[in-house]
Amino acid sequence: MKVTGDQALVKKINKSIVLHMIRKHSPLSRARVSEMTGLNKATVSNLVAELCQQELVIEAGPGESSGGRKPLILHFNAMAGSVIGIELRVKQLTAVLCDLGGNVLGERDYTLNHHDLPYVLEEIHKIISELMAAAPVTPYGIVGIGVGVPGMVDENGVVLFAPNLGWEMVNLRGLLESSFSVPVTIDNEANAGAQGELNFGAARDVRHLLYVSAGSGIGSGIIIGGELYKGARGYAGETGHMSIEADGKLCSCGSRGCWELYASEKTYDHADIDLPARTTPELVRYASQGQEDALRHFAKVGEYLGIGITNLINSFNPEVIVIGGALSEAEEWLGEPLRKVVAERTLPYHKQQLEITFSKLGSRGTVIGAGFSAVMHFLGNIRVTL
Amino acid sequence: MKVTGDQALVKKINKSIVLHMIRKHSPLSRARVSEMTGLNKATVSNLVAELCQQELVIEAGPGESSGGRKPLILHFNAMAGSVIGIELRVKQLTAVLCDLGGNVLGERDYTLNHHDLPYVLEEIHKIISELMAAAPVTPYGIVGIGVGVPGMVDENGVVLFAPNLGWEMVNLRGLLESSFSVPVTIDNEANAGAQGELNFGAARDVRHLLYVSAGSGIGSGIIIGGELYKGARGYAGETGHMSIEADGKLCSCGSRGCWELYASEKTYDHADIDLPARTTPELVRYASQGQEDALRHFAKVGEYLGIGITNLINSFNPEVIVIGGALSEAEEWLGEPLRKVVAERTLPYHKQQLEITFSKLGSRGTVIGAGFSAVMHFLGNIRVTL
DNA sequence: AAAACTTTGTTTAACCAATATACAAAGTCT
DNA sequence: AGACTTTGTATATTGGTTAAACAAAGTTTT
Repeated sequence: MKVTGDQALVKKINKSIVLHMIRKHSPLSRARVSEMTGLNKATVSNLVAELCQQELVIEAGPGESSGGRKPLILHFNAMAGSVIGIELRVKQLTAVLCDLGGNVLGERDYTLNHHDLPYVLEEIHKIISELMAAAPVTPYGIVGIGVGVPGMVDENGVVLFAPNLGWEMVNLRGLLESSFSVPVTIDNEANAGAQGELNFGAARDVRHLLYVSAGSGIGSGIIIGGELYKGARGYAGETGHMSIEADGKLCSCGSRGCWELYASEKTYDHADIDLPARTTPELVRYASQGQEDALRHFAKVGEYLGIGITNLINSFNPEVIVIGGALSEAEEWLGEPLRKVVAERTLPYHKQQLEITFSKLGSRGTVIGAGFSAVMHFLGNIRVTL
Repeated sequence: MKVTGDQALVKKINKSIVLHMIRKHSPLSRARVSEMTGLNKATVSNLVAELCQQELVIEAGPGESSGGRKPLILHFNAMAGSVIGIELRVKQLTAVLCDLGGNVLGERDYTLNHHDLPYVLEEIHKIISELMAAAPVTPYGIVGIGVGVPGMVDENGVVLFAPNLGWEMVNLRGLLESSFSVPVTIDNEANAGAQGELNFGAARDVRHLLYVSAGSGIGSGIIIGGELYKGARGYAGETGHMSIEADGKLCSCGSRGCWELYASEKTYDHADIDLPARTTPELVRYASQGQEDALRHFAKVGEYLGIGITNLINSFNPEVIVIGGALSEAEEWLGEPLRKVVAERTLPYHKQQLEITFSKLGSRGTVIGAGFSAVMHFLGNIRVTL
């Protein structure tokens, strides 16, 4: 959004800078904040005083002196409020209660039997209510709910299309906000996962991150310059339907040779391949026992993951690639073929500073990331671009 | 870049808002600017006074009254300075002299015999010097030089890799700036083209644009929210090396099945196809005479263009797609197969508001866009994001 | 044609946030 | 004990936006 400038804006900008500096780098003294931000000491003092009054920052007594007066240590008050992060999956509904620092305070897990909107909504209501009841008493209480959804989401929190749920044009944010009277953020599942790994997982403070969520389909979360890149209308990263075989298998989307037909759990559905099981956890068990078919299949999936990832590298050139989603459990067998294909297919230039890792937060990355979206919505984040 | 806020910043922001409002929507009165920006009338008056003194805005006498005092009409002063836009192609060097409004004041065209850096630099020097000599006398003179290059460019104007020129790590900006003592902007050729079409061509003021430049290779310029999306380090859009056939033809980049092997002028290089000629202009001539091989080949290229474009639609979902580059001359024969493939392969959801057109500026889109980059660099464009 | 109303643009005073500077407080080092 | 350092606060200044009043120059109504 484009805004005009006045003094209130200046204050907002600087307060936001100070708050997030403390949030990310605490413990910190006022003097250090002044140095790091470039803001005047007096300005920092004023803003910190306000943040303390708002209970977003707390003073934790004196720290170590380095040859002068002892600094007063400031902390971000992660317990000023809490958020609920939710991940909606095909067969499962997971939710966590987090503080503002992303620390998990409580967790719930439901099984979903089908995807009728009223039923799913009821389950979401239940899981939220339970966690709300379990929330600690804090100055701000529950400050937001963040939901990660397997599908395209627009900037208004409307689920435009979620093929695996059979949803179309569901105003999820509206529905939940009117029920709970709390700000709700809806994110694509891959975007939520990317935020989780960026802030609390395998890719902390990386500037340019590509998070590939491989599960029942494939979606990507793209972080550019430390910020989530949502694209035109909030749904960049629908990479599962990138065609990697122009005349390949027919996909439900109408196209042919879509990436996710070759590199996701969708590969299990073909009747013509030999597999000892048709779910990732089971296949992982077989693979760890050395079962040939499972090993071969994971190797193949790894290669195809590498082909799609190469395409994305050519478009986005990230510093780090994190692979998440259900298939990340098979890291042991996917990793090598994947890296090999990427090494073969990318320009030498790309190889220099490219790290490919698997999710560190595992299945919790998405819920935590979804919750973090709600945290950021509560705290705000205003920036100036030259 | 992240900056802290103070009053100087506020002024910069507001002045930038006022300037670009007048640039885009003149003629305009101070009162209208105040309404449209939300800034106070006094603020607008002050800023306009400064802009007039800087000769970036000129007062053009009274306009029509609508029941009160006549407004004083303001114009953006496109003749406050001029820029040089350059396009570097494999066999050609094109340059234009533009005013700040993108109006072409002069034009030059050189043929390039090879791509040795010293030689090309010398030719660039010559073409710039000629146009500089032809520049009209303006308050600011030549305020910048913008160059469009067929390759990856980083944020410092270094050409990282330009396969068709055989260049690697060429600090083009540094070289030109030290010669001419004028700010130089270096852009990928597709990004320059996208800017040209966005501001002066087929996609004026579109919010989300995908510009596909199909010539000796393929590159894409991506406009998100009205602004060029440069990606992580300035080279998003290297889409020519997106693999659309996992086990397809071997590409010079090391990968297989790269899009540009199937949908650019590179297709002419295969000895095993029957073609009456091996350059686009010649093939266009044959096609217009109904030559079978030429027609068949363009149809095939159109289909493959459609396949890659579908992949990009799935990732970026633009409102408008503009196809530029040398191959856009073959619009007549590419258009139908391309649109057909896209219609078949995209989700129904995408088809609603998607327009596919060919470049309106033709070969001049890129030079004009490159020049426009220099204009924007001169005028500045500061924004606040919430 | 005079009076009333409208619209445009400027002037004035008030406000407010950041800043430089001085200063107070609380430590370390010699 | 005295000199120096570092932290954090108080004070006066600066400079930009703003609301409100005002001046200027129209049109519309009576």
